[in-house]
Amino acid sequence: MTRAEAADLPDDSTPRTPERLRRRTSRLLSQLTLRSDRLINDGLARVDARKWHYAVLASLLEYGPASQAALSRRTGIHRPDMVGVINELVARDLVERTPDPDDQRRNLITLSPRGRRRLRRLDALLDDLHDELLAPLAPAERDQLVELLTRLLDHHSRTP
Amino acid sequence: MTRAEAADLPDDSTPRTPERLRRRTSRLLSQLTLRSDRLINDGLARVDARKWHYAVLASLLEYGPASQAALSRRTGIHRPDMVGVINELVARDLVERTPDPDDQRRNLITLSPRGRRRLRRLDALLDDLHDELLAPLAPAERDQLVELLTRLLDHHSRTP
DNA sequence: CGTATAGCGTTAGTCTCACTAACGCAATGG
DNA sequence: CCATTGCGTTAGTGAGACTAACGCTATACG
Repeated sequence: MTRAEAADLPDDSTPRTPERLRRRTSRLLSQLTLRSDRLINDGLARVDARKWHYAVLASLLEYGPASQAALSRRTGIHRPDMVGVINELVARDLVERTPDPDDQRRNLITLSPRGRRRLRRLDALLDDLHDELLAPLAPAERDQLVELLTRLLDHHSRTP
Repeated sequence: MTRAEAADLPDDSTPRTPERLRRRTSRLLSQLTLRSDRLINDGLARVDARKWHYAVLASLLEYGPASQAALSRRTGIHRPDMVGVINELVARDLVERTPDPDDQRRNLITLSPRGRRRLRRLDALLDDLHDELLAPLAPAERDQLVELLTRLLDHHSRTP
């Protein structure tokens, strides 16, 4: 009840987000993802990489050479966008693009030795960046978050 | 070891995402947010609303009439984009835009009775949509998710 | 066999978002 | 009184997800 004058002004210096908004999971997700994406993209940009590079390189290491369409399906990158991503990777000598002898419609994308080294580098960098992203959480909490998010994503991927 | 022929083909019919990718929190976040945003936006679009409408209406109900700049700060909507949002709300009679008598630079945005009803409607709709979004999670897990996300968002909002 | 269907890589273009720059104007503080 | 700051507004940028359509090739089917 004291300081009535100050109470007149809405607390605009610290413009609190309405509770309704703060609590909505969808908003938490999009706000946090905005910051997460920025963190990851900036970090990768500093070493002339993009997250799509990582996705493709990881996919190639784990499953071996593949067509652009298969990579597209595995990474979630759309087929039209994959063209540009592969171009960038080829330009950096991280990947080779050769016609598939067994199917002339396809290009076979192969991981180069340099690409393999690059992937290791990016993995280390991403570990650091995620440490920064998840800084406020204890290890067990990080696992829990991953588990919850995975369950949700799986659910909404099965039934689009 | 049986069915050696089938083993030759990479399992392309179910194009598994590489483990490295699946585990990365940043990827889980952006993939899930993509789906979450789609769910929410589509749901709101069906009643001719957008999530910014909700944010502004909620902010007005909770803190009373405010300038566009204040609303911008509270909701996270950028000032240039706020102009259009208010225009849409005015066009739908959910909000009134009047010059602030105390400060001629400002417009005072006021919630209309119709806007108040609209907010209740949107709140109910969002409850349903979030039920769909969080379907695979038990109530306690939903709370836990909200708690973890809030901690992360707070951390990355304090220190941009 | 031959023809329809489907998959491939690619080009082009759309739409939505978050964001920046800069303007004319009004208020405030040294 | 003038410099600075804040306001609403217009315009425009850049990235990301996505669609349409094309020419080509492989496969399935009648």
